[in-house]
Amino acid sequence: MVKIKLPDRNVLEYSRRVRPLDIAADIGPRLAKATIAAVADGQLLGADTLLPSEGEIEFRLLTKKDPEALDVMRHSCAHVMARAVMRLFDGVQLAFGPTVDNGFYYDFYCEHPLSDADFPKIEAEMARIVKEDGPFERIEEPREKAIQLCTELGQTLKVEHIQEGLADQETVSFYRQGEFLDLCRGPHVPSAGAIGAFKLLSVAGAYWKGDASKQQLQRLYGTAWFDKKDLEEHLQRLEEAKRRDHRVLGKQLELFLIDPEVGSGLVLWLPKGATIRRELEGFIYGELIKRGYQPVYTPTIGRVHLYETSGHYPYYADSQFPPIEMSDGDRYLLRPMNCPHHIRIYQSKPRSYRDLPLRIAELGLVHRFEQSGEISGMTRVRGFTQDDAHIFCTEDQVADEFRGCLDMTQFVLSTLGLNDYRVRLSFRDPKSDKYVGDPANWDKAEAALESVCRDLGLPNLEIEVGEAAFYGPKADFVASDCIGREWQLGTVQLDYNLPGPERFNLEYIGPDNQPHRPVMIHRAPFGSLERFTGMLIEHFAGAFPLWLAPEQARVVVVSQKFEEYARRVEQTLREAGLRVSGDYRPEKIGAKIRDAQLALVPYMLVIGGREQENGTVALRDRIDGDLGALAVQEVIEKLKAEIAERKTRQAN
RNA sequence: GCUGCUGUAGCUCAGUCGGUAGAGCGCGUCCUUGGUAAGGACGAGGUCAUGGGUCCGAAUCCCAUCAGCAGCUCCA
Repeated sequence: MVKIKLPDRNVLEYSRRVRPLDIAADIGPRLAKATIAAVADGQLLGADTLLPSEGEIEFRLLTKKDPEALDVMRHSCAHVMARAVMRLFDGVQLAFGPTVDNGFYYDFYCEHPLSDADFPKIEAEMARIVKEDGPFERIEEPREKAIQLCTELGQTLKVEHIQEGLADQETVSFYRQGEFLDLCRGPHVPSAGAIGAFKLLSVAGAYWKGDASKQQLQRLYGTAWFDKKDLEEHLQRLEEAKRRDHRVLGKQLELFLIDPEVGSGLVLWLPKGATIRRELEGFIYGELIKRGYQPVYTPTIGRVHLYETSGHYPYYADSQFPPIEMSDGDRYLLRPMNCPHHIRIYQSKPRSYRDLPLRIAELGLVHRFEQSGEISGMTRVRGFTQDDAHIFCTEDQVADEFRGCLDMTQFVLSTLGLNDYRVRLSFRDPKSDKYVGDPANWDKAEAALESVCRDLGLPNLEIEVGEAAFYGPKADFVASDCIGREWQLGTVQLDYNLPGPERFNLEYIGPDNQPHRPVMIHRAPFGSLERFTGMLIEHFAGAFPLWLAPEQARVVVVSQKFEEYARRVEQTLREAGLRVSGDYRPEKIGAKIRDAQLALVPYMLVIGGREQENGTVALRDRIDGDLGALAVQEVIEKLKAEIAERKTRQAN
């Protein structure tokens, strides 16, 4: 006798082994038809999986309305896609076909190089399979039989996987759908007809089991939804992301440039982008100073010996620009990080516990030779400016310093309208021996970091054991932009390595008049100005809030007759510290407004006969439109107030 | 770095079977002087990414290099 406990607290009892589908049918025929899969004691099952005949089971049926069902359906859709590809092309070797956020992919080897030109054909074949509505049948086989089966099917990757990846399994499961048989854990939808609207999105390379030394495969990405409407909304979201792409907007709005003649992954900030950056820098420095950081400036190169001491050279030799060899044999490295320079500042004189915490900050330009395939726009580059600072403090000060870093990050992100972010705490794996420093210090530090995060009531706090750097625990900031995409921004890292005797051997004199070792905190809460600006471009879709806008206001004249007065107005605003330009072309007013609108200028100052006569301007808001006539001084005050407040209005 | 795709005017892109280069926007000049998202006319702009090759002839076909895009792998 098995007791099936349903979510509505009803309990069904069976004396035989039943399938979720049988249970659904006992509840009602409509439910049976709608059932996609089930969850039994937290485990996702196919609708035709036999349940045990004994015990109690917390049981839940999944229909289209349940998010887990969508995942099951996408997995089935991946199978249908693979089946379609096998029907269309010869010699297909199946690898893996899992689901991912919003979709799925399938990796396979196929001699025919797939391109998006093949998509309509594959989609048509998939549609045919869905229409045929063939059932997904689960088959369990002992390992030996399964290996034989896959060998017969010529699926050598699957054979390898059973032999290596599934070596500990007694039996393995297959799913059959017509002529298509695939090694798969499942579950799947009952039949292909349950698959809703789908679309293939892209094709890319992938390696067998993610290992670059192994076989290169082709990966087909697709998305699937129960409703056509959901699919369309998803495709629209992808379009929206494309429209906001900082690489496109950066070119369109003349914010930055990447020139092959200068080098791949090296950003040239154009005047408008540089203006945004200067505002951000001013804002960040202002906060740092308020919070007791001291600015320093240090060079972008240093002697290789310095990086040998830090241990980063030659460990990261592959991802650094090679050293510069001098005629006297000295060698210099383009710095890949700022910490060694800051450490030398710490070491420039004896330090007392009274000096701690010492916080030194620099927007430090560093260079790393990222792999060519890794480079993208402003977000993955070879030269970037970290909003870096190093805090040298005592063990006891770690928690407060960490709290300060979180607090500053929170403040700056919220100023930019990024209120949705999470912190990922990475701790060591106590079983591993790859970590440096005293385990007792680690325990203390990890507990301190966690309690700070709990105190601050951070939502979505995650703790990842085994993800810490070898030299200390760290916290990473992941912010969501206004369309819900996540950006890994910066990091706060405790460091027991660089201050240690093997490295720089840092000291301070304690109250006991004895030398002690400080703890070092590396923190770059926004990562880099390049990456952060790239993210902001996408977050605001190029329409920056007034305080950041490269062009804050544009004077537009109704006719050239009013140019003289308008130029005086423009100059008055400029002298008041506003970034203003004037459009005096012999164009119609509608055209000038349209151009300013498309250039995402926050305010337009429309000037015609009436304004000239009254000494006013007609203010036009990019978002709200015509605000009517105002005295020039009123406009200046209004804009300056909005700037001082660092107000963010609707992102787009 | 690997796999696939792409590279044509400042920008977005078209260019058939290999026969010697096109559009829209932008830009310039002139006309128009206007009231809140496109006034009109004319004009200038290209070593078809770079370097080789095949061919009577290459933007077009082949190879290499560089760069970009989608992924994969890596990331102090």
